[in-house]
Amino acid sequence: MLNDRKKQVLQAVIEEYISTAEPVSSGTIVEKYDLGFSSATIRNDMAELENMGYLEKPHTSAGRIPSVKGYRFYVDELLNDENISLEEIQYIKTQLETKVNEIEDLTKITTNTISDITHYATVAIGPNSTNNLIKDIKFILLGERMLMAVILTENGAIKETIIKYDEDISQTQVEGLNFTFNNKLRGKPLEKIDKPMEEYILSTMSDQINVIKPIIQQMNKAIEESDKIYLKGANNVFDFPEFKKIDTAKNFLSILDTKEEMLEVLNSGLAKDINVYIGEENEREELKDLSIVTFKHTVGGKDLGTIGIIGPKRMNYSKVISIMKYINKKLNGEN
Amino acid sequence: MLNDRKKQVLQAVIEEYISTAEPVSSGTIVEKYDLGFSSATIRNDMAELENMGYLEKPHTSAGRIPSVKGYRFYVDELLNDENISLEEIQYIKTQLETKVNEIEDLTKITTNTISDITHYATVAIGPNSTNNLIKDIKFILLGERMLMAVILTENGAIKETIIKYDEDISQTQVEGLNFTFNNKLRGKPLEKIDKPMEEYILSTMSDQINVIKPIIQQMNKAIEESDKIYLKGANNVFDFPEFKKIDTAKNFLSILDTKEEMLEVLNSGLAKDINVYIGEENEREELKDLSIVTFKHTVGGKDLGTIGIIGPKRMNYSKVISIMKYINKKLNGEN
DNA sequence: TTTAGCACTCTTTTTAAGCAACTGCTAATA
DNA sequence: TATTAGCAGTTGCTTAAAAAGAGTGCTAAA
Repeated sequence: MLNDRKKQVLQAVIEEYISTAEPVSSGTIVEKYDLGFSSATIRNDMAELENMGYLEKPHTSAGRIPSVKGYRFYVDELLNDENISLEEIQYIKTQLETKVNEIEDLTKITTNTISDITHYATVAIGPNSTNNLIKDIKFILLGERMLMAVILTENGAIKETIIKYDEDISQTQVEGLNFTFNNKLRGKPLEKIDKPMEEYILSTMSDQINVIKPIIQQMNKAIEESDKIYLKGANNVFDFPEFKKIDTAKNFLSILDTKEEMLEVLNSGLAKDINVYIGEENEREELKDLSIVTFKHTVGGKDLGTIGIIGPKRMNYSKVISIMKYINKKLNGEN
Repeated sequence: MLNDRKKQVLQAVIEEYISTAEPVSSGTIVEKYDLGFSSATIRNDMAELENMGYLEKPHTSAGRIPSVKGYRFYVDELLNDENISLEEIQYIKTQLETKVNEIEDLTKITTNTISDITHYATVAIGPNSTNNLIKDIKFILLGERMLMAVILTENGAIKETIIKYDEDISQTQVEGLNFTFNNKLRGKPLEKIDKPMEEYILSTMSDQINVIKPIIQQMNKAIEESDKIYLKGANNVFDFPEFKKIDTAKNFLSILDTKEEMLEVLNSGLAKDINVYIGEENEREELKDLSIVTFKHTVGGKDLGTIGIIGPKRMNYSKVISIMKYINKKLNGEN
């Protein structure tokens, strides 16, 4: 379909545009990319690439910018996924070697690392609750009138919450709670305790309604917080010229603020480890001018959730994907 | 010093400027504020107020804007601190009645409420560690190789952290830890465990170095997180015309991102409950164009930390201070 | 097939002119 | 003496017009 030179021209235009954010002219290509042809030839190729839908022209006297189709071809066919410097490799290594006791810290570190290197806004969410089974629930008396509930999951996540009472709780009661809750919930997905389940638990310990009601309430609150999103590097938008108009920046930041939106986007990923959504490929209207790369990260087969990078369509796909691939390798102990 | 009419004019100019962000002309004062004098008279007063340093002129053909001295006089002498609507009172009441089990939730709710009503960026930090004494430390086995440490403070704060081991921990060891750590740290301020204290603890349980070292490390990490700042409403900057230039907005958001800066500002408050820093009254260069109102909040004499509101110099001091005063009353059970 | 060259198009920058917003002052008024 | 009407003078803002700049597309030649 595209001959070699056209591919080269397309690649050059895209990479130049990614780095400058300015429409690319035939002259620029000749100057900066050593293709060995004159600007007139490049011009002809660019005109054809435009006809074929890979490039666009903001107006007659401007250069070309890539279309979504252009970016897509670039990502699928032209992309070099080893675009990562020695310093960056070293930095990632150091970061990932930090010792973590809580699995969520690992997600935060990974997210921070990606954002630090790419400068794009990076969001993380925990694993889908159906992939995250309850392994153990522990109730602990912190005082006579204060209880702590700790939920451990198979994936290694730990949720804890505090419940306060107006009357004393006995150690015997606590043991009853430990038994009942584990009995009912162990092995189940980490999801909110629904009404039927609540009734079921209450029926077992019907003399303890006053103790159990607040527990369920607080546990649900803690579980709900599990799908809190973690966000890093949002303010870096200001580094990108496409966000130099205050409304664009505002809009971008407000998208990141809407948890539901982000959850949906991150969870909608296909089975692949890495998914790329370019501009209008995103279903949501608000994301039409942005690109998103998502990355499901796992350690030893355990789902740790999804990390997403959000930036301008002119995102440095090559670097972003290289880094994700490298981190994935590192997380799974390869060298 | 200032006669009544000049005070009225000053107040009118400041309040008009606070609500419009536009330089205020003598004509506007006559139109909107019923002072009973002609624009020429107002003009004369404004000229004198300018000579005295209370007002400034961006240029000849513009109206006047308040100077720092003007705002200061307004805050100290002219301010009405009951500028709060019935709806707002109702909203605050509802919010503050939410049942909280963890004291930090109360701080978050308070911070959110203030930000929701004022639309200014609002930050919160926990109490100064010297005001926050350790009441109890509990170690809990979560599995054979996982320990949870919970620190309770007199103020009602709860910090918990996880420690993982490569070998089994026995219940006997846990009891030893409970005894030793409480023995050494109970009643002490919630501060990082320093080297001498670490040595001291280790000397008591010299056979358990491998168990204790990671505990201290993790506890210090948890304690360090205590002075994490909580931030709400930062993106509301975009609502204020003074931040319509992208650089101003960027600068503002990056100030909020620097934890150290915020800590210093919030902790530097005087003994008063409410402190107001207007523009150049702030020591830090980056804050010269902003105003900050800090609010030390306590419940029943217990220090819960400091909340700060950050916005343009043209902040609605009246509303901000009214709200803080009202919340303070509510938190302490007055009606 | 490739290229030099140039007319043409469209945007951006610059310049100038006219307009609008206020003030400060003068002289009149209560 | 305090207040006010009226108007000249300043300054920034808006609009219009002109000039400059950046690239393309096409033609004709190599």
